Amino acid sequence: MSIAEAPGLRERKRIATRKAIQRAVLELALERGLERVTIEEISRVADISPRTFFNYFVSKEAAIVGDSPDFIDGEALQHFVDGGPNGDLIRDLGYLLADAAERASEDRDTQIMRKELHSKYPHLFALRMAGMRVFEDELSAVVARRLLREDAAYAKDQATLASRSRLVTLVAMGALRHAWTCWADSANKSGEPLAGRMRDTFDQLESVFVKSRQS
Amino acid sequence: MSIAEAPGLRERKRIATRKAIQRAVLELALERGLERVTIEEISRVADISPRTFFNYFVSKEAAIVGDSPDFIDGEALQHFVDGGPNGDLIRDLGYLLADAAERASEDRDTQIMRKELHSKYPHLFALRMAGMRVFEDELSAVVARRLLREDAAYAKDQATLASRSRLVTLVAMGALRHAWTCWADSANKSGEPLAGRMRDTFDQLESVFVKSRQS
DNA sequence: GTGCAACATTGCAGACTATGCAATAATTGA
DNA sequence: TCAATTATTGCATAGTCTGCAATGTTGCAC
Repeated sequence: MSIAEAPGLRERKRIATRKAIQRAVLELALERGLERVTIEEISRVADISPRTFFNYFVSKEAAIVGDSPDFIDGEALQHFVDGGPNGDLIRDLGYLLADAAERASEDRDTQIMRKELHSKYPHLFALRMAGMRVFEDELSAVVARRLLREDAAYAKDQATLASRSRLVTLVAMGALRHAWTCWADSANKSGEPLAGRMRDTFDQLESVFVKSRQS
Repeated sequence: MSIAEAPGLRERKRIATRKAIQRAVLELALERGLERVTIEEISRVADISPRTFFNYFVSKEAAIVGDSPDFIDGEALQHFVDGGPNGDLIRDLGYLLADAAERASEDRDTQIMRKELHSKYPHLFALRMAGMRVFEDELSAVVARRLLREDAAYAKDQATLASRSRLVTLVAMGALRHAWTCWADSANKSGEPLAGRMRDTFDQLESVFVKSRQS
């Protein structure tokens, strides 16, 4: 929306190259194991020079883990800021994330290959989380907007607002990890939707917190 | 306790070398920036051969981020499993972690240098989180023990128990991240204790979850 | 469509990382 | 003291990653 209507040749080529590299590295890594894949091979398969590889990714691993999600916008975001689908902060945040996950679709194959590699090499998974830092910051800002809506008193204390938003965000990221691992561990019936898992996880989250108090 | 009463010369040397390397890399990285430090220099300062460096750490970064915490045991653990200090699952878990943080003391300097580097190079911080995987698994097992105590019905459904434990653990790790960043961002009055921050964070956590429901 | 500015790709050189292997040295325990 | 075990080291080698300068492509104004 906010960006280019017509991407233009240059941009289209760039995206194509990026995808070609990602495909290449995923296929090779699945076929013969991550450590037995070299940049040279990847480049050969993706039909670029080794030097070009590094114009796109800083490492093999970076090419595998995939890009961090785009910034969330649109009406789901506004809905969240205005008091979310359920009126429960964390859960609403989870639903917002699930929503974003549904939207951000890649090739089904790419997604599945990635998933496979993630459960085979857990450190990749960790790397992926590591790469979400900027996304986390964006999310944190969104949470801050909602908190401010819920309680205008936060306006007087920016530090507390920031801290609180970040706490909520990081807890949500923890839940997100849970959803991911559940999804990755689940039998590979191709259909299994990630977004559904996410909603499940965030629903459970509520009961985890409430339960101990009741008993 | 369970391990060696008297470490023996070999073991003591090993630990000394390990610390020497960590000191060396921390000092050098602070002094001239992470990317301008080579293994060769580190080895020179730590007084070992470059080859030996790799017998201790797989990379510069690994030497910087420090070891992941030892397994938690002792009476605090038992107390947690039996219904924890407050009777609130997540909060109790936080207190358990804070407890462990208090115990696991390193040189004050080392700790401060690490902290400095962590805020200077956020990807190191992420790396540290990534290195906590096995610790997370241990923690998850501990949480499972407590859940089973609270509700014996879990015994019938190991899958749910495992999933639930993992969810709680990952959420707690999120909160832990929050505590860490607060601590790292705080002005460097040397005294500021990490454990205190952790307890703060986990106390807030409760209100985050409850608040939205009340309003 | 010509031409120029902006950007992308490539090859090459060079520094650094990382691992296997075999020789050497230190520690352990009997 | 001796043999077993474990640690350190140097060397060789494969691979990663970056800067730079040359060459190719695309975008855009005219």
